[in-house]
Amino acid sequence: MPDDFERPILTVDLTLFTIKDTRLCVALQRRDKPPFMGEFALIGGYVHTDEDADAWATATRVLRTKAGLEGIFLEQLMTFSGAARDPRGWSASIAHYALVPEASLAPVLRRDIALLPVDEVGPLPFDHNAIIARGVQRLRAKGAYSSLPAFLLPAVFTLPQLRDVYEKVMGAHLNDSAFRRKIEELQIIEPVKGEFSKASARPARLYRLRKDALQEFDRKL
Amino acid sequence: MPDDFERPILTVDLTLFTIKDTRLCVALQRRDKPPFMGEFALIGGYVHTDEDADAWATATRVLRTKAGLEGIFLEQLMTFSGAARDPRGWSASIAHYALVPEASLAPVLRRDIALLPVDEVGPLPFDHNAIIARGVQRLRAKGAYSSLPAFLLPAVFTLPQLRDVYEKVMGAHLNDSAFRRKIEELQIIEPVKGEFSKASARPARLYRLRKDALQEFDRKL
DNA sequence: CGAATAGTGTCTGTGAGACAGTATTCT
DNA sequence: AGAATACTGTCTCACAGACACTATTCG
Repeated sequence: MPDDFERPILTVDLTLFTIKDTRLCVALQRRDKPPFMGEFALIGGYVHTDEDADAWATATRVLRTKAGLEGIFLEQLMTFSGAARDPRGWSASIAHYALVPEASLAPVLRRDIALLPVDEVGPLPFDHNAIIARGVQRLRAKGAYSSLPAFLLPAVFTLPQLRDVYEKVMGAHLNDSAFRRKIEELQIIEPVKGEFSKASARPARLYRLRKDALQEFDRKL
Repeated sequence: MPDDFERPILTVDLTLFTIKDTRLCVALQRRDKPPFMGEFALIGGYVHTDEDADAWATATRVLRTKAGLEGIFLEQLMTFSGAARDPRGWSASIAHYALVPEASLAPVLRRDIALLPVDEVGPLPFDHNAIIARGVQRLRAKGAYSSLPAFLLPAVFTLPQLRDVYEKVMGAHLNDSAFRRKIEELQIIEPVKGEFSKASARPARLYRLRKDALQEFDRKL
């Protein structure tokens, strides 16, 4: 199809969330190419039409090659587009968000990646501040009625840890006994043999998610 | 930036919903260009990088020029992409969904547009069936905790009409008195002077939305 | 033993479903 | 008057928050 207008640039940007020092953080990477070379921005890259089957493939490839991460939670957020958002011309960025436990991130933190609390991110290139804001909004909203926040924890965790991460994500205090009741009824998690002695006065039972995939609930937590 | 791969095709596709004969329907338009010329598909078009400020501008332009509609509810759904979804090559479609009252649609139904109940849509070109499925899913989910379904009604409507449209969208029966209580408490609507005699045994009060924009609630309806 | 954190039991208020009952119009 | 639809009032049950209480470990 010969078009009478130039085809746009198509990229994928990733909002990679983790909990660090009890705060919700986003990963930023120093850009190694113009424009904005050397500045911190979201991890992202071009869609390679010759090798990526679709935008999901682009996202996982970028996550693997630029952050050394694989098999973590990843979902499409929304697409940011326009003539003005990128000095190279009309562009669209299919933004995704990813969740990773801090422990999985430690080994790859050499690659010019910094973790910043989401409420302390300064001005970024492109419309990356808007993308992060949307990512946080989605995370908060979806966290209230799904197992989303659990993907910020390691595979095995305690109930207090799970409650903590829900509180971090939702930015609200959760009633302890009510939280336990609901988690119990919703059958999101199952116990693991063994106890958890370190890190608290009384050892806590260990659990894991019953399903690998995201689960959504009817009611709110 | 000279890339070593071809830039993708970028389009916008619209899932235009309305209620017709008490059923949730989607608008399909006969394609006037290849590929799939002459077949019914979602209303859509290329992003014109020389005239559209962003994808939202593309969506409103397509809605105006191909369906003759302006000022109706429109929101981005998600982006469908890949090498295989379009015979012209690697493409991305920024899918949107729009809601329109049937009355507003009547004058523009000459333009090769058909309305099909969402559960009776046959196989469509590209991945348009998947796009519609996603649109319906979003509409149902968001309808449960927002004023979304009201955008399928004319500006002035009765409470029974509002309840009906919520039931259509959510595909579930709603308790009448509970619905009225919640709508009342949420202050979504305000009464309009005048009565509604036609169309029911006892005239019903008329209401309009208190805000033009979409409102989200904490609880479900 | 006391501090600290994990986990349980119980009371109470609120909101939603069910449904009966009242109001208004038409034939 | 009776049918049909709009609207209102009330009962009850379930669930979420509050909070007191018990349990287990450590120093």
